[in-house]
Amino acid sequence: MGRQPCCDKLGVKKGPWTTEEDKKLVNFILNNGQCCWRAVPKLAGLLRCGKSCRLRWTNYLRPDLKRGLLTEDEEQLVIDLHARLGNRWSKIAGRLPGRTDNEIKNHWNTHIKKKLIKMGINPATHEPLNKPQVDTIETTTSPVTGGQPESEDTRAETGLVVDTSSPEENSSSSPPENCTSSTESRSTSENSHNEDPLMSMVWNDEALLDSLSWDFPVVEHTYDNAGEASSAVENGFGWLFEYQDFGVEELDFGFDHVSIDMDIINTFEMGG
DNA sequence: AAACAGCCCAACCGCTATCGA
DNA sequence: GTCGATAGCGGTTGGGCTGTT
Repeated sequence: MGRQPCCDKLGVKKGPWTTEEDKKLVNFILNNGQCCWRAVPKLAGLLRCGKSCRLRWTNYLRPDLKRGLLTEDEEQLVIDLHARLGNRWSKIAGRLPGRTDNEIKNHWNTHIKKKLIKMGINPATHEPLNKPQVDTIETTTSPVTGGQPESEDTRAETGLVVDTSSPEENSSSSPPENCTSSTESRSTSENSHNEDPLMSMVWNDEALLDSLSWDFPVVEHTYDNAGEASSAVENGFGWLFEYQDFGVEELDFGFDHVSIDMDIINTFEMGG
């Protein structure tokens, strides 16, 4: 039997989005909020399926998105989180404000994976590539293979050892000081996360800790609604300026309007 | 300058989780 | 408890871009 694909209807457009479509979608969501995605295309006057609209919004049009390459800090954070969470990109993305799961996934597959391989690390297991495969049981339960995330205990047992002193790597990508092995960053993260704002945010994240059932003290988010809002506005203006391509002035929101709509956006971000 | 190869990323596909009737 | 609808997630793909020969 199976469910009907959502995009197989006649007249439903696929492929790259046009600026006109973007404009319609942004307009609609800023004015009406994210309601049921299935209804969005119809209400917004788009010949797209709701799924496509949601993807376009979350991956490209959201005002709080950061654009551009991941910073080295962010990259290191992704590596660290991947070691813990596996290919759960949405969870990882949740720890990097302004980044999408798709973006991180792409970055992982195109940059980080190669980087790790070059460093002699298996990107799937975060273990040295030359390590004999005696731990089959562990690998079969690794996050990458669809199993549960490795527990901290398991991680500690596997004891990742990564040679980051490779001159090749150092010359090619100039890793920052904190670009140490996953093991190192993990083993020291409890001490060092106070220094790294990104790591600090991650380590302080209640949800992450809950999901992993780690035995760490639970601290509240280091960024609150106001932080979110300011970040959204910060990035929001840049984002708005990007819309000059199709004439931001044509949109139904001006900056005054945006200041109101940012509340809506923040509500979205808070899951409202 | 043209051809080719590799890279990058937006978008799609299919599956699972969740929720309500 | 079951079933269908919907949202969300992760894997994959295709086309444009960039670098190399």
